[in-house]
Amino acid sequence: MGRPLLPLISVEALTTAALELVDESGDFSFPKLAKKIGVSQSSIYNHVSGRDEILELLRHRIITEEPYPPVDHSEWEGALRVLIRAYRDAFARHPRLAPLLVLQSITDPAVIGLYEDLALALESAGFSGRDVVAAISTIDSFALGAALDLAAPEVVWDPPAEGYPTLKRALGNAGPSEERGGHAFDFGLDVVIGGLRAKLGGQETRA
Amino acid sequence: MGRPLLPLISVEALTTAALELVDESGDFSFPKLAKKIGVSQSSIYNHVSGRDEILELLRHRIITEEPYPPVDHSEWEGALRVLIRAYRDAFARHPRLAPLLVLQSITDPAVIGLYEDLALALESAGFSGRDVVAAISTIDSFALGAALDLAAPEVVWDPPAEGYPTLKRALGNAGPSEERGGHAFDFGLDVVIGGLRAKLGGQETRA
DNA sequence: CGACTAAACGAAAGGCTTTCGTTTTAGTAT
DNA sequence: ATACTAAAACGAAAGCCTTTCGTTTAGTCG
Repeated sequence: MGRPLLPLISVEALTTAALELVDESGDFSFPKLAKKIGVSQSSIYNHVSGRDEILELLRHRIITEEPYPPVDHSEWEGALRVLIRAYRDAFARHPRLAPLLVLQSITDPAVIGLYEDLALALESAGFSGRDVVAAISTIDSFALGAALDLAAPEVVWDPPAEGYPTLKRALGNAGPSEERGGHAFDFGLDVVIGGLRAKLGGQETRA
Repeated sequence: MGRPLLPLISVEALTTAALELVDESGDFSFPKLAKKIGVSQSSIYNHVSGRDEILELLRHRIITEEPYPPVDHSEWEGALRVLIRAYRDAFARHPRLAPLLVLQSITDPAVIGLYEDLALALESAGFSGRDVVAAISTIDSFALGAALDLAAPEVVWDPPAEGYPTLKRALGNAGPSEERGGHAFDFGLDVVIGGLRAKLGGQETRA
């Protein structure tokens, strides 16, 4: 075929197609991506370096497709709530993407910017030294876990027929899975914020 | 070759070999598994139903290889600390397994038993109704996130050369990655326990 | 006009999981 | 003992996947 008059592939179109595949099927592959755009697999490598770059493009896309409002750093609790919720909502819109990003280094500037805002909020709250990274890790674990929960199979815990009465009762009280995820996130967000506040209370004047 | 006088494969040996491969390379495959045991790929299917079953066997193995001490349900904070730490330590011994288990339903009775203990501890703390599952989810997110952190690339956040001063300063204070992970887990465990205590309204026993 | 780059293509290498049919052995029932 | 069934090995192959390579054609800059 040779080079076409107008490019058939763009990074934008590639990202859009890959995200649609992930939303539909939980994954994407070069054969399916190529078929969706109407080109051959190998042509894709003229625009991106490989699978990992597409994954990082997807991370950028979901974070930036719905920008979070400017954070007010004079109120650290509110700031943290906005940031954590923005992160979680990005994955809530595309739950099946979360498992694919777990192993990747985060390099996208827009996403790094979100972590910069997190670090600022934590410093303004009063954390310093290595506690800042520890707090970021805690928040990150919680947000990522909540995102993974949205992608998890409908039954995360599948106890055997006999025994485990307390867990089964708790699961019975949980309600439908969508509502369960929402409530669990709100609950967990309160726990994390409250726990951070308690940490500050206990060590107010420490350097 | 036909059926051998003594079986060449056992579920135990399969699990051990798969875990070694995961520890060494971050994944396992049927060809590598077969080569390690000295059999052919297809023979493995005479002992397990497929890849997913092996993953669940691995989950069982790492949780049971170092049993946690009996929990004292009269002290919910201590009980939770023991359980969460047991979960995290299991993955700390095999960090690269965590990403592989993210998508799987949990069916193994020993692991379900750990969640039963979690549910008991939370009820004895005073949680009820759907808050029990919400609290389990929060704890699960945190523990899984901490486990994933151990498997993450040495640089989780890789900011561009320009900008992001607060995040970069925080990362500079974090110290070597192994110590960072340990401190972040201790910090996060305090946050989660403290946040749960705050949710209860502070009417429980004082520390 | 010539050289170089960009962007498409097909083919192929080398991975992976799983299925299928075949062969040999073990256990069991008549 | 003889047959029958189940267990456990094998090789081959189907059907996925990512990535590389060489080839072809179109645009661009001297």
